Amino acid sequence: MDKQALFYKLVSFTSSVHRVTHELTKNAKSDSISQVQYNMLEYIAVSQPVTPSDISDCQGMAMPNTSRELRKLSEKNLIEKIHHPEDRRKQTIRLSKDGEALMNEAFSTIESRFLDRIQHASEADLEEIDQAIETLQKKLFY
Amino acid sequence: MDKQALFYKLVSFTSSVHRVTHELTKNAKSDSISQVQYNMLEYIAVSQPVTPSDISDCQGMAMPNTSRELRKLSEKNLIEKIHHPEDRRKQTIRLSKDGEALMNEAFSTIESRFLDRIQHASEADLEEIDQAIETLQKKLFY
DNA sequence: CCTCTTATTTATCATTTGATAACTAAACAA
DNA sequence: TTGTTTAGTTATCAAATGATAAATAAGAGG
Repeated sequence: MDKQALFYKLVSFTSSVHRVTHELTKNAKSDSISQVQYNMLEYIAVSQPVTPSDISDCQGMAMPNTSRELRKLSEKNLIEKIHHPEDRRKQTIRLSKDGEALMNEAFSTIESRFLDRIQHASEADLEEIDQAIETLQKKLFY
Repeated sequence: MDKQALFYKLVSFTSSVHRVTHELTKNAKSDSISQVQYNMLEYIAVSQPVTPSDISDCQGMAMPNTSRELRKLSEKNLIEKIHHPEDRRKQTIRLSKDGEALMNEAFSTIESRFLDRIQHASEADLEEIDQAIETLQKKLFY
């Protein structure tokens, strides 16, 4: 297998993934939050409970900026900060009811666009897509 | 096939793709250009020749902002603007020599990180990855 | 020619994002 | 106790990004 050819295929593929993700998600998020705030909420939604440090690491943001954006999200009542009982320096971040609602709304918009996109796919196509995702997730995007 | 389950798989998958892409590309770009400028150059590199409108559409930026960033790239001698001979409103954007060099450098950094990532993959794994990319590109991320 | 549309630019502004230094408070270790 | 490390905050600043209005300039269709 020509690894360099595979690399170019990957570049083109990731660019497609980014483009399609953008099409599926554009305007799906509420106007009341910024893109970075949405990314944080998505990460929290999928991985909660998390700490500010987790968010900082995974989203590649500096702690002071993470802290500032968490404060804004908290002021908008989208997340809750809970002090860790054993180590009171640490915090646990969770979506609030409002935060859950906001993310559910966004996800359902994105999901319906996704369903549009695969509406012409046959059952066999869907199986193939499912398998391909599984393979790449395991062997390349781990 | 449960389409909702497939959707959740997709969400998790795209998030992995974004994370890994970020790992592969972080600090690969020259410090002399911004992230948006890098994205534009990458798109130009892969799709050239393109017009400012193409860039605007594909990168989801408003035309005035595209125009501004193209001017900056042009001032840095990374791209060339050529007026279309038939319709002189239109322009053709290409990477300049310097632009090619800058992108080749970035790509080679990214490629070597990619090779690291797949160094333990067997020949069969690579074939599988290749096939999976092909499938998804054709059936989902078109 | 005149009007309309298309492609791009210029100018301006608000907001977001990223970076850094200095700080608080709690745990931890000697 | 004292000094050190860890987790997070506050304040501040510069730069990047995004949005909008208004202009230019060339093609297209009557």
